[in-house]
Amino acid sequence: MASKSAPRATYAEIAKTAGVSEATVSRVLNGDENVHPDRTKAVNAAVKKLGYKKHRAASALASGRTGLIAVVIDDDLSIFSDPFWATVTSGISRVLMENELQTLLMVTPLESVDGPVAHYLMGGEVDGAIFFQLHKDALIKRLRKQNLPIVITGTPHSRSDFPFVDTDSFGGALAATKHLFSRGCKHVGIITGDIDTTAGAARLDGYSQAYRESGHVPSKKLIAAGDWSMESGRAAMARLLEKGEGIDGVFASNDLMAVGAMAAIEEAGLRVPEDIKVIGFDDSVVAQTARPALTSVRQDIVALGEAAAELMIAQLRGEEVQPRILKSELVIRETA
Amino acid sequence: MASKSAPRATYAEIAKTAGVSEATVSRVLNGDENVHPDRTKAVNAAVKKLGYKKHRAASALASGRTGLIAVVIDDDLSIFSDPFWATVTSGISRVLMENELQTLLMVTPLESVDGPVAHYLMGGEVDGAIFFQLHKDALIKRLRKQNLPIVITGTPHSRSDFPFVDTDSFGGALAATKHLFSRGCKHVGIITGDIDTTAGAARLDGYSQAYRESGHVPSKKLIAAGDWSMESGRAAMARLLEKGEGIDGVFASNDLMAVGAMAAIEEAGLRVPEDIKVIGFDDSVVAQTARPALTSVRQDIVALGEAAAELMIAQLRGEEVQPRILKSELVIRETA
DNA sequence: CGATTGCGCGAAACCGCTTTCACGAACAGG
DNA sequence: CCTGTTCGTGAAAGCGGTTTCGCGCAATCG
Repeated sequence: MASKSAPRATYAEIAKTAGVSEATVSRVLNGDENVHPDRTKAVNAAVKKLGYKKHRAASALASGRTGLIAVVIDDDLSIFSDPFWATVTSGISRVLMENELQTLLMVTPLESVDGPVAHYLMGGEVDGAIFFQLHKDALIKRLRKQNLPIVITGTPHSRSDFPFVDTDSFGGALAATKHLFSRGCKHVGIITGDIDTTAGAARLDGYSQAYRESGHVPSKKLIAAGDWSMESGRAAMARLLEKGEGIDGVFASNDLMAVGAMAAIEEAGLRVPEDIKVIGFDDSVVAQTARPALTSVRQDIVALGEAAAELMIAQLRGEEVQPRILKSELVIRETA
Repeated sequence: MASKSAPRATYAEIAKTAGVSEATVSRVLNGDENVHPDRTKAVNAAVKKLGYKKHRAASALASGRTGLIAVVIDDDLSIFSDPFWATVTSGISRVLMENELQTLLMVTPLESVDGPVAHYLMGGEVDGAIFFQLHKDALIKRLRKQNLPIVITGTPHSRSDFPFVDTDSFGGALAATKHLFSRGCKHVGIITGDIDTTAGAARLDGYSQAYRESGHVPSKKLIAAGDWSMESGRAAMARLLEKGEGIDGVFASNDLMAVGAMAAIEEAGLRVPEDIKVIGFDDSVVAQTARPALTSVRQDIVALGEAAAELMIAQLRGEEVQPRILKSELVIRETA
């Protein structure tokens, strides 16, 4: 129950000291063009003099616009082990703030997204919503039908026309795999992420494409499935080694699995990068702390968040928006 | 400009279908005791039947309570390398949501905290604010003077009476150092974090206390300063080794520096844990991915966030609150 | 048994901003 | 010189809850 000490200024006072009506004050403060310059100046002067700050709730009530953008994040995944979303969110928040919008954080288990969260989002409590991948497309469709501006961070599952932003997983995997070939690897394996996710599939596609473009012959024995976790990377690598295809390079679909793979390689008595070269994806802290330091595909995560926010703002302005795919970049360290 | 399709129910309709006045509807919905059970039932029935959901903006305007809690985070530090705050925030968000409060995320450079952010917070746009350590106490004092409920995550610099939540850095460092002694180490060093931070100082204190409690003799040569970064850990360890005190154990004030220290030890041709045992602090992903896996002091980070939220809620209820220090726990892996 | 107290409830004012509507002035066209 | 527009502006009606105020009635008191 914070009792305000400074009795906040209102339109009434501004109107009086500027010698205009409240309606005009509103027009000036909302950028209406059709106001005489003199009055505009008067209003602005009064605003400054009184240290006026618009009352959000009142504004929201009257206009129906809350100035709030929800960022919806699934809480059982990634969050606790991956700084990824935090970084994206910071990018989002910055851009939104610059545009006078606030970031409303909703960390929620996926199941309840359909319940309370959906209810909340559809209740007009926010002006738009930014989802982190993995959210059910069904809900998102419903929201769009309500005309709620939506942006998806990461590629949506279904090939719908949702506005989304994503890193170029395909291109990153392609570059990583090619790099391994160029370093002299003959038998390059891949440890995939969850293939049901778009990112997992795209990274596998990039790997395959690299094989196609090189003169090398791919073998199904060089493909092992992981689930993004370190442990799954270790297990997948162990399988790859067992198959005895003479593997001498491996692209892991994320850094965690790459680190797992490195552990498996060492356990098998082999050396990285002398015997087997390794490349990860994400360029997370883990890539930097690993020994030897992990070569990895970097995505500009902050930029991803900024792009998401920009797409949202464009929609708020009523513009048509296109999905945005951000370039990724290979960061070469010691493992390849 | 989302045009709502379902023309949201209002008090007017509820009042009509329940056969009471709007005032009574409000009373029921806000938990006023002095309403006849029959009417309460009638109102609740009407609410359910109409699928009513309170309009936040309207409620905020009339009551002065926004239902929004700001989480203020400094953006140049930690965020990009440490999942720590993300995890805390998820804990905060969950608890707040359960209490019908929303999390407003403000990621901002420290300097601008005094400007726009302060302005925003003092403008009554939020019901309370949770800060992540490192924020200037001056601002926070001003906010408290305004009666804005505040919680600090991490220990505040000055010894004021701010409500805060923190992990028991002292106890964790104490336990870690003692553990090293119990493993047979005779000369245990410490790599400190930034000593100007409360956490950095407390961890050093814990280390010193362990020395005092054991029969061992401390030496200033066993203390090396770091700044929380991996590189600083590596450099500090190198210095420690040079001094030739026969160091055989080291407590690093966070995991990143511990990993750096391990690298330095290896570079010196020594082995972990055979020659030198290492313990970190935080139990982050890095501790798990390191090889050998890093023994570390775990803080329950989600719990930290939950505690912060609970402290906030208590204040909102007008209760007096005490700082909360959460126990830490030693997770023993391979390095000690 | 009249006077007092307390409880449950509705009427209505109000929170601060937005937006519609209509009006007067300035201007263009005939 | 008289209509038809256009443009800038103010009055006022909301937006959807919350809260104060006072009324009627039943319980309590002297």
